[in-house]
Amino acid sequence: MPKLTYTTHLGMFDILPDESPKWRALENIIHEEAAKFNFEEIRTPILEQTELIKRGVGQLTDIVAKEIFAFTKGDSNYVLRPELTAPVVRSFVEHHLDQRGGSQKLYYIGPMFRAERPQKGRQRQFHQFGVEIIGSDDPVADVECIAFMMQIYRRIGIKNFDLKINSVGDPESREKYKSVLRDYLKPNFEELSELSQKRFEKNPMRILDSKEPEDQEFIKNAPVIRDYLNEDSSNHFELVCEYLNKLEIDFTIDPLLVRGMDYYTRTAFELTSPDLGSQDALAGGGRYDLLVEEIGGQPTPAVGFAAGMERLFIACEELDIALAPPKEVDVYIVTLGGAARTWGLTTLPKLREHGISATMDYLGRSMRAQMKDANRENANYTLIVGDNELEKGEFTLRNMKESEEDSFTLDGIIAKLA
RNA sequence: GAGCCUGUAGCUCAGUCGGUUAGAGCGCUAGUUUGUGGCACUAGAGGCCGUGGGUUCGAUUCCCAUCAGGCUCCCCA
Repeated sequence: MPKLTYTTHLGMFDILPDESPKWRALENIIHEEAAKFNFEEIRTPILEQTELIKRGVGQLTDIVAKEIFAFTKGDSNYVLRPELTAPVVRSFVEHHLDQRGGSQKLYYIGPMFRAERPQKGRQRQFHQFGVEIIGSDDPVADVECIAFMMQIYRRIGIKNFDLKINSVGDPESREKYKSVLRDYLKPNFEELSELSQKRFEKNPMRILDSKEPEDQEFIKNAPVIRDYLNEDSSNHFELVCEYLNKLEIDFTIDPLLVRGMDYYTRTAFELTSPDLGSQDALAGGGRYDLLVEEIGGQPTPAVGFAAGMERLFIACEELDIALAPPKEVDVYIVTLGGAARTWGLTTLPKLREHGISATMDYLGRSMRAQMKDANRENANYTLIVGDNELEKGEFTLRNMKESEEDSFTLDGIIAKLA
């Protein structure tokens, strides 16, 4: 390969013209479905204060410990956002969105950045869409959030997935459970994996998430958090499950589901797909009732999820789902000679004015080459203009799909195609 | 941070058991039709065979290093 001087950074990708239609198609679906759910879009800066992410996501998480892109400029510490829950909550607090009344039903689409080793389904710049419902502790909010997530995949036609849910409890339940879990693991502490040993004190629940073979035996028989939930959290979880059943959303309760961010409380859920390979999470989320206060707002319950767009595309490819139709243009004006070329250039806006997409050759090519180009551009019609047509005021309109052509005045063509 | 794998035309890949001008398919340009696309045929453009060093009379081919990329672990979307 001839050496390129400038390339994208590792794990970062251009979305090229052949790819961009499917991105737009997905974005359109998200916007449309969000509108049906009455979610409102929020857009926040790519850069946030480093401290926000550290506080919001958690100092001990892998994301903060080793995956953030951060730099200092002047007196400010900047970080490329690794996720959007903390920034959205920051915005909610900063702009007093609670004053709009009710609960805020927000959604977002955009790029995130994590400094990980890239692999299939994992890039350094990647894209998520997601929802944050801030201001409600009702299980209805949890379930609407999940329902929205599922609706996106249902509409696209991805059906082959597994929705897992769990409750990670409220602080009171969790402290109780953590000590039970430590007591359970303690006799075998030395046999746990190195990583699990590190997590034992500060975050023993993450041990449940371990994939280390030596941990599995202990995880299998570990006490289950559901048995230690207090009444409120237990009722909350029961209701979430009940509502999901009522909505006929299939799920499995996974007592080992523990999510990576520190801010989760009560409901946690994850959508995985067997079509993705190693990085199999399509989307994940949960409730974070303490985060708003942590970031400096009034105590405010909230729930949300984030979904990976690249991973959704991988699943689409595996399932042969085309999100966007092939490109096409209504009219390609083929010109012969200088007068015709000028006519073509001035006719383009007249067609476009009537909502007809139109283009022509920019390279002064032969008619044959223009026809080939029209074919490549997937033109529905070619409008062929030479001296004959200019004289008569009637132009040849060729239907490229049917391979038939006829003569029309320009008004006739516009009437036919508009 | 660790493991495995790969670097030959725009893309996907052959190939040289080390030896004069490095190949295919697709794509691109043009022609066969100086007013007509998709099919076909013909021609053309496009590669210091990732980079540096070593072995050798000779390296794209062997060895070492380096850079880049991919997959996997970890973790997450």
